[in-house]
Amino acid sequence: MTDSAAAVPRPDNGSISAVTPAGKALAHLQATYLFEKTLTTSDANGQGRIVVPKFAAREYLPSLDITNGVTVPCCDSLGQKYTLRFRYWVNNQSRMYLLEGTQEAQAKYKVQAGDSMVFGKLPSGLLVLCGQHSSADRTGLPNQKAASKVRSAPATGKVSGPALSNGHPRSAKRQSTGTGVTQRNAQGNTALEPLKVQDGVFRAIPHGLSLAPSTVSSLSGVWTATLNLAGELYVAHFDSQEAALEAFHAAGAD
DNA sequence: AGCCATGCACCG
DNA sequence: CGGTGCATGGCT
Repeated sequence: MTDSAAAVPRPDNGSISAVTPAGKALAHLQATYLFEKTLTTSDANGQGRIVVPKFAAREYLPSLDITNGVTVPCCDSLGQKYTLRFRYWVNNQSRMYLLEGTQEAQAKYKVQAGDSMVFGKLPSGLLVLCGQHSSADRTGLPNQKAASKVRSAPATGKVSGPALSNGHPRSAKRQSTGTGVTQRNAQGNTALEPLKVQDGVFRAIPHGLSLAPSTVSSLSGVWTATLNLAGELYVAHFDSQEAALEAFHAAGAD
């Protein structure tokens, strides 16, 4: 077993697996796990260009018609916003997808070749990313080949059967073609379609970070109130700051 | 055959 | 000289 295998034919659940730090961070934000890309040397060479595996690109990112690409609003697990650019290159008879403008995030999480970037989707539909430091594999040195040695993350491939339309039943093996992607998806809700979840209902976050403070913040027009009540985390989304604050205070936070 | 990492040419 | 986009080669 090389490793996990995104091809595990066993549908468990469609939600986030909060087994990794990144997973927990995403869970805290009530984000849906999208996919994870293990950074290659090319991805981490400082240019901020990350090659996005075709499957992930077509499945989770906006459809692209023009090579110029589109800008994709994004934030990291700590709330910082980024404006990424999703585009493609014509390659052979196909396309090669890239996500540009990730250098800042890479630097922030201090990820390098061999580490990975986990992508998720907030309830609002906003793309969220989180750096995932690979465990101390490269004892020796982060040489180029370091990345080649690293396998994809053990993100417990839980695939909820139906979502894999375009089917990409390959497991992540080698780094070359196998790519370091791990993908899984909640049943129907694919891509970045703006889900309307600003219902103002506080939901408990099972694996919420205990260190998360009670806050009210906004991301792309969606206001989020996070409550840390005696260690239990609750999150609710609103359309306006007013609504968020009102509920926030009504819930006893300050 | 398809996919992707990366080298590299070209353009600013 | 650095960045962008392309073309090639390695691998599955």
